[in-house]
Amino acid sequence: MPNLGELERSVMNVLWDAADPLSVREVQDALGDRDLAYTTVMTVLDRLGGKDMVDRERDGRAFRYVARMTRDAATSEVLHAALDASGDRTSALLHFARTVDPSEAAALRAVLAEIEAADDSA
Amino acid sequence: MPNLGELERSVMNVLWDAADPLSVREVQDALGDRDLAYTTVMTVLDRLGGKDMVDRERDGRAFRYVARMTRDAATSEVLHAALDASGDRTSALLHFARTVDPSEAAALRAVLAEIEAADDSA
DNA sequence: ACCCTTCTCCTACGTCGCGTAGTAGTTGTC
DNA sequence: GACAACTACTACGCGACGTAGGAGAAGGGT
Repeated sequence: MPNLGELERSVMNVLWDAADPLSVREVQDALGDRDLAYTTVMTVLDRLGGKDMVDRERDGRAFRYVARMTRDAATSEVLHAALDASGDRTSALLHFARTVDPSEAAALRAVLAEIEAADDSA
Repeated sequence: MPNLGELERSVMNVLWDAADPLSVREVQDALGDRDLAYTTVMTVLDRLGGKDMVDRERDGRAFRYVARMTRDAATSEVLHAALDASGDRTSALLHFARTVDPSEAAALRAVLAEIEAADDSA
């Protein structure tokens, strides 16, 4: 996932919060506090399409836009990319693990144990 | 940590690989394959200073530059920032955990167990 | 004492990403 | 057929970044 600008990220958040495909107008409305021109929202949606972040499907005269991946998947890609950029994924990851807060560490242990169990049974 | 450009990142990698503070000239030499002007390297080092990525200390007439944090710590900061940007840190983190490869998962389990043990004994 | 080399500081320029939006053209609806 | 909504294309300003030049200070050799 390429890096997103601030508005681009806001738009993605709108799409992620919606689950269903949204029209430009609906995205614009959801961004109500910013009072953006219709075309501004279109441009951003278009650029997000260029970055493969959203798909669009025709709905009568208009298009509806939908996120291509979930919010968590997108974040996960960013994490993987950061690790790759670091040169030594494992080393960076271990440092990171030591800096997560206890509740996050506990959640991580749980999910890692779950994966391990699934692997063993396979 | 602010986002770094490509050259900025290369310079950081040189500093991280060096451990000891380096002069502009030494950084330039380490970037030998790119054949950059001395002042280009200086500018980048200067900008990295503005981003609090490097410190400099005087060494006679010249300055020597050193990374303010380790490579792993810097990567870790990026990971935390990405999680914060995601809105739901834990959810994103759990998704991520399910996508790391088995050897990384094992390493993570080990370090998380270590932390847990340390916490228990405290 | 003077010039050359080496550094630093300041300034600059081109490009690109992104926020922002206008205009023109198309198409469905009444 | 006219109006409203929608899309496509184009554009502009700004800030980040890669890149570098010129001016000025300062040490070293002869």
